[in-house]
Order: sequence, then structure tokens, then C-alpha cells
Amino acid sequence: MDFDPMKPIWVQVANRLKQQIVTGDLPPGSKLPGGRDLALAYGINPNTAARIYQELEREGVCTTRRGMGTYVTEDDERIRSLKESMIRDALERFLADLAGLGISGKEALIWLKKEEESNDHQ
Amino acid sequence: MDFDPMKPIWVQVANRLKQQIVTGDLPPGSKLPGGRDLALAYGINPNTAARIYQELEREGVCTTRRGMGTYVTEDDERIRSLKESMIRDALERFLADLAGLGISGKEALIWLKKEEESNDHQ
DNA sequence: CTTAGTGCACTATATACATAATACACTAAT
DNA sequence: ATTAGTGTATTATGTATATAGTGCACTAAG
Repeated sequence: MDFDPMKPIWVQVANRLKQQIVTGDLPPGSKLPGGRDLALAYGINPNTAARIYQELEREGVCTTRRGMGTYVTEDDERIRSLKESMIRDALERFLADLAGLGISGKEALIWLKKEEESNDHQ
Repeated sequence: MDFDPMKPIWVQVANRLKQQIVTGDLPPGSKLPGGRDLALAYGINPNTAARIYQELEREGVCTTRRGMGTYVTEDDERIRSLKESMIRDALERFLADLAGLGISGKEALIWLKKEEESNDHQ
């Protein structure tokens, strides 16, 4: 994973894990890698990895049991609402970016369709 | 302007100025505020303001003349291509966010409509 | 020449981030 | 009891960011 120097690593990895959770790639109740293993997997420091799990627990996405590890929550409703809010965030950020560039939502759809068409033609 | 604690202030203000340039709010050749004034306008430190203008000059968006100030480039083509790349960046970031959540642009529109409907029912 | 506005350079401080290294405590399995 | 795997805590170092304050040099205008 290549990191954006403009955002803390722990934020970026936490977002990646949340993505894997809401897509079902990391199912409810499944065990996450140990802190040291997560650090190895992402090429980061174990301290940073620990911070990531602390953040996921703070958000109610994971539960941590000392000596056992960190697990994805089994609360399906929580995961569903997390996915919804992540989609909403992406959408709002996109529209805010375009608004700052003086582009309306309607114009944004034109750009979006143009982009999808060019992808279809690949 | 409220700043995102996850990104450097100088990046955020530089982006805001670039937005104003590509929308014509800051026309080609126009004079930008002095470093100290920019700092006052955004509630930031003059050193940070200076760094912002250094970045804009590095990107070829502005030119700085010692003792006179910083001015928007008069190269219309440069401004046009900047706008295009900013739109493309916003679009690609949006689609990358959605891809990470396992959904296509088309599905995102469904979510958006669902969102709008639930807002209508409030 | 003097002045105001400006860019630029420098030192200093505080905070967050990320790293490194070490140690301790808990749990499950042997 | 021992072991491996785990979370947790601590101290330390280096870098980037942002702040604060000061001073100097250049430019245009009076």
C-alpha cells in the first residue's frame, strides 16, 4: 500500500480496513491480524498498528480482547450504517470538490457518465 | 475557513486559492493579497502564508516578484489545464473511494437517490 | 529621501506523527 | 508450568507542521 504523505498512515490503514469490513472481505466476527502482523503486512510500525485498532474500537467497528486479539464486530446493523456513511462521505466530498470548482451537480453527472463510458470502452 | 486537521493548512489554503483561480474569481494577472494579509484573512501564520505562495509558484500558477507581491499567471492555457486536472482528480478520487467500497458509479447514483428520497420524507 | 508594502531569512517553541526498542500482562493451547 | 500469540505501556528519536517574533532587502509611491 502506498501512503498519501498528506494524511496520517493510521487514518489511511484504518480506512482500508473499514472498507474491507463493509464489503464483507472481513466478515462480522472474524479475527484481524495481530498488531505485529498488521505492521508487517503494511510495512508500518507496531505502535502505529496498535493505534489503528484502538481507532477501530473507538468507532465501534471492532472489539479488542486483551491476550486474544481484535475482531470485527458481529453487529450487522453497525456495519451496514458504516457502509452507508462512508458512501455518503465520498459523495459529499465529491460534490463539495466540484462546487469549489464552480461545477453543478448536473454537470458533475455529465463528467461521471463520460468517465463511465470511457471505462466501458476499455 | 475551517481546516481539516488531517491535512496541512498550507495544502488546504493553496487548493482554495487554485479553485478561485480556475473559476475566474481570481482573474489572470490579478494581484494576490500580501503574505501578511493572507495570513490575517485565513487566521494563519505569515510563515505558513509564505509557504502557500511558494507552492503556487512551484506549480506555475502564480509568479512572485520581490517587493511587489504575488500575481496569478496570465497563461490562460495553464489555468484551463489546471481546472481540467482538478476536475479529473476529484472524479478519480470519488470513483476510487467507491471502488474501495465495492460499488460502481452507477450503484452510487442509486444510493444518492435513496438518500434524496429519505431527505424528502423528513 | 522617506515611507509603506512587500518578499525573504532566521531562530525558537509546541504539537502530531512515525519510528525504534523494550518490557509487562493476559489468554489459549500444550 | 511452559510457551506462543496477543494487547498494552513506556521511553526515546527524528521529521513535519504550525506557530511566534524579529530583522533585512527590494519596490513603488509620496
